[in-house]
Amino acid sequence: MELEQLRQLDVIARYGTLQAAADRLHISQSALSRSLKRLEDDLGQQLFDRTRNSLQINTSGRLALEHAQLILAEERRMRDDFNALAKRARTVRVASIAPAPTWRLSSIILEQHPTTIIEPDVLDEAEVEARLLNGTCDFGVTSTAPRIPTLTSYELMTESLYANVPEGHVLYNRESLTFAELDGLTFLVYGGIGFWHGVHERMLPFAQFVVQPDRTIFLQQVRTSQLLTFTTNAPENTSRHESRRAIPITDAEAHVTYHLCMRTDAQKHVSDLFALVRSYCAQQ
Amino acid sequence: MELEQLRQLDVIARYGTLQAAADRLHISQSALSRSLKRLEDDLGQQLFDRTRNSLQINTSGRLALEHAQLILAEERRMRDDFNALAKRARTVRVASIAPAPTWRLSSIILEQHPTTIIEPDVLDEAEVEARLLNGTCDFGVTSTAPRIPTLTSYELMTESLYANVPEGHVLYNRESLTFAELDGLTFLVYGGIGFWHGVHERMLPFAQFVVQPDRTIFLQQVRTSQLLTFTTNAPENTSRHESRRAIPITDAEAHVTYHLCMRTDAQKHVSDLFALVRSYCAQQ
DNA sequence: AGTAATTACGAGGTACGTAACAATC
DNA sequence: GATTGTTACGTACCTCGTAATTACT
Repeated sequence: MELEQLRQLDVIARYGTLQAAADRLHISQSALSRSLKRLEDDLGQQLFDRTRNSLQINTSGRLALEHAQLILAEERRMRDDFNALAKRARTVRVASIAPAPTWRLSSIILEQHPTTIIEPDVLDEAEVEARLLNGTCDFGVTSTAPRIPTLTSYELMTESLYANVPEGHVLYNRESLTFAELDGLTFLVYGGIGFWHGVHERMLPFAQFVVQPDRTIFLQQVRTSQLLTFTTNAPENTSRHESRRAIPITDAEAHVTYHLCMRTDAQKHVSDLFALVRSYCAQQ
Repeated sequence: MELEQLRQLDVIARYGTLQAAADRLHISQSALSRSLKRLEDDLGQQLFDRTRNSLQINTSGRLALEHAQLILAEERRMRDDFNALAKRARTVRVASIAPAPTWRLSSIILEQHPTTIIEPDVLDEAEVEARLLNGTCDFGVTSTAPRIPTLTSYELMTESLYANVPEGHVLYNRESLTFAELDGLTFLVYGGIGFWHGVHERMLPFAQFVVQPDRTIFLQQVRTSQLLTFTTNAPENTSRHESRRAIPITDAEAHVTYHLCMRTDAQKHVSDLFALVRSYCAQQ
């Protein structure tokens, strides 16, 4: 007895005739007839009553069908589990304190493994560490190397904040700026910038922030509005625009070094990616 | 994915090496190696971690194994059910008011269908009818044709009672006897004779009966003891013996006509046997 | 050396499709 | 006459076993 025969039994029972079932199964009617006969021989019972040109499921057939459906349902569950497992194996969950490192990770990983699914989450530093420890993410990105022995880390990249000044603005021609000079002004900011929100609030206590949570809309507004905004030196950051100048901010708080973190006991495909990204960074 | 692969997975997991599992499965190691690889390809996951010459089941493998065992357990239940069904199809349950008709049925049926299992039960007439009606037996044997439309019947055979008189007994040379002449004497009787017990008690109210429930022991005693006993003209009745004479009893109560009964809606294999026995009787 | 898994190659068996047949609607 | 299931026949594919290869103990 094989699963294929049980799948066929199920289809025959549902379609009523061998012809219809064979069409559905993409095999010839005769092949299906023989396959059914083999199943019946194997079970030692006719599963269908035959009149010269028709089949009618009988008591034995219904019994077989019941069992077959239990078995096929379990097979389905097995396949579902494995599909989930396969998807899980292709998915890298990243918890980061800012979006730029997740963009960097994506570009590096997808270059080598284009089918990988990257699931980024921007959270605060404590939550990033918590997710790493409880296994709900594969990679974490923090601003300082964690001192916990169960976590490994290295420096992933640095990011520097720039004021993104529209043409015609009074600050447009400056070569550099400080937070002190920017405080009290009004800024358009993207909502998903993670720890940078804290930097803004700490360093620009009197500034006004117009927060746009949608990245796409934010980028459109950068092009069209005259509000001051921020950008960074991350190459994946698309908030620069020809109508604006990105002016570096000189304060130490405008610079951050990101650390890529992983559990020491991570699964192989995760630690492989961890090493891949490290070797890529070392080249730069 | 096929059941054979799951059976193999189970054996590989239990035996630890392909070689041992292959020996157990009576296939070559290479065939098993390829079959396992096909399963892994189908599921999209390695089920075993490989070091060049060893297998070690991994997380995916254990997941697969869990499902496989559920499926194989259900397959086992299915086979058990069908084995029971097959046995049931080969079994004819007969409820009879006396043993002789069941012997006759056995000899007729087994001649044509030697693999048939005949399960006789000797009961009183009411119970025989009840079993027929509630489906707990396939054939019934009664002394009168039932008048119920859901039951069909025909005359199966007649049986006549004989006194089985030991050599030297005062009745040994008689050509015939009546119950009245036998009353008050002591008889050795087999316990499983059904309605004949009632005949004895009704027709021989003052006789003594030594009842032997075991047929084999009874037959031995017939040969060795000097007690009067009974026998009948049924050819399958082996209680005749050269040291005794079977003397006919002339009373009407010493003769019975058995009727073979079956449900009108009996299954095909039952009604086929019913017809077979009838045609056999008609020849005689 | 011995054991174990993978890979190459040739062979055999099995199940397939086509087609002819039989029977029913 | 159209549809349905069974049977016969030739073929193609698929899986098997043997044997060579590689690696680990």
